[in-house]
Amino acid sequence: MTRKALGAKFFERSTLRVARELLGKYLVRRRGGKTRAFLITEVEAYTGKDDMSSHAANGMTKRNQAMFGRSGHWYVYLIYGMYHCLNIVTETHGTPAAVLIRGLAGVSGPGKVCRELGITTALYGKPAAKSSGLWVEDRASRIQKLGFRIRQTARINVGGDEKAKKRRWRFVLA
DNA sequence: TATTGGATCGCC
DNA sequence: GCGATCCAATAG
Repeated sequence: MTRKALGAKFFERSTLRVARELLGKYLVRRRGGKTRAFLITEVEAYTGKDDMSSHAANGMTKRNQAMFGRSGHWYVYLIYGMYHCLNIVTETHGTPAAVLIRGLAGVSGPGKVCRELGITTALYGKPAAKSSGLWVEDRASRIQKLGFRIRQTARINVGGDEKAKKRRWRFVLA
């Protein structure tokens, strides 16, 4: 069975919708001749100037420019000097938005996701496609999908104003 | 040019 | 609770 990477059509939509629908999809990593697939279990949505918890809250900077770029590309950044965080860009080109991949089945936490899959800023701005070695597939069976239950909470450890902190833009597969 | 602090993790 | 450890962002 041929498996296809989800492309621009999937990611160039409302960030909240993409975030929710990423749960139950698979993050696939190919490196060193080996391919591994992980069920996505936890994500968070971030947008632009309307979202004070977002890196893009104050416009474009060197770090966040990928968030303004084409959807379906990776936004990776270094946090606390030692961990990387992986995001997939959403919305139309020019509209800053992304979904943070916070957890996978068996891998809990955004820093650990990147450590486990060997993700660094080398993937910054690269497409979610087989060509980059990191992409997303819809592998779940119909039966599995019927069993998915989604929990929605406030985002973890974010800054910004109270309004942004209160938004329940974290999605977790129960 | 200098200072600050973060979408984290693991150990105390 | 707190230190590790880097560098982008911001202030000056």
